[in-house]
Amino acid sequence: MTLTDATDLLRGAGLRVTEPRRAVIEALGGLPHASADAIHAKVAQALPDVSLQTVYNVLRDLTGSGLTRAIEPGDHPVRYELRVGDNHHHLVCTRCGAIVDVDCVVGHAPCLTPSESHGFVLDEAEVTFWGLCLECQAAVTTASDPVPAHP
Amino acid sequence: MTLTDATDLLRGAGLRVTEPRRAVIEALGGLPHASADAIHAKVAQALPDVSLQTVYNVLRDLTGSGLTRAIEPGDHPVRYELRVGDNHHHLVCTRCGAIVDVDCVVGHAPCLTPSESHGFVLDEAEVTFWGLCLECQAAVTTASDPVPAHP
DNA sequence: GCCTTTTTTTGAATGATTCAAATGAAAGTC
DNA sequence: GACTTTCATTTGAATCATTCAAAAAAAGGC
Repeated sequence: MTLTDATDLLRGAGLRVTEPRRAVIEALGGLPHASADAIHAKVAQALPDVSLQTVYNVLRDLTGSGLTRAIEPGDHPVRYELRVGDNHHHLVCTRCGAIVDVDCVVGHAPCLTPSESHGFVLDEAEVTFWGLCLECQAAVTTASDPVPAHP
Repeated sequence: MTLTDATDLLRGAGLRVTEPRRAVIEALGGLPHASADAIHAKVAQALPDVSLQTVYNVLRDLTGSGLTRAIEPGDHPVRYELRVGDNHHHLVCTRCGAIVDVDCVVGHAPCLTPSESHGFVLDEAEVTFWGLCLECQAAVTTASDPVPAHP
């Protein structure tokens, strides 16, 4: 994810090109499935004055334009990912909130359609596999361990 | 959902039988996909002294025992449903949070398995169809309407 | 009925996310 | 390149679903 890529993405979406926005996009390039807080920390390495509020604003705008996608891992903070060539799903750890991509089971979009739409106008089918990641499996068998941070 | 049913469910799960717990189960019988707040309101009709905190406690216990299931409709409050014969999915309105059941696309559990588990021990595959319900379609076309309450 | 364990209550705290007003920067125009 | 308008960012505070904690009350086994 180079500077030019981020700029082009923003231009293509009709969004103004600003340093914080480019920085957030670049951060997501290196941190797939990052929370607003994690993105803020990453962005702060290059731009220490960018506020967490700005990161929230940027993520709202990027998501509204379809450049990023929000993932809600249960009761953990929302995670964001660059919406690259779609059609993948997520493995989510119910304990620590870690997220891993998995290829689409079917292989083409839309990979699923409901048997009845009940009048809904649908725009996405989301498949989430809930489970326990390797780290948390180990932690659960051991006596009560703290929940690990997820990178 | 009769009193006896609720009692049996609790006994079967090894949970103590209390008025608030029976009331929550009965409320869920009449209100599928209800939020803690909505359940509290329903329960209060019969038992006005049951606190919202108690409803949260009960829902935590019921969900922990597998009697109910939590659904997280994006940025809306968590909804709960009685876990009846499984294998159905959800249509969720991104605007108002309304939830409708849809039959499983595949028809038998587990209806999906990921192509790779990445070491995760999985316990559930969740399929969510995101869209706009009938009411919200109408509201969006009309000039900015308030978000409707969902029953 | 008594005793222990589990629930409920009450009241306050938490924390991710959002709102609002004021300042600052981007992009189009002359 | 400066001007103007529009949009983004900052700062600080507010929201609200959900959880924590301590004390009082009820459930179930003996």
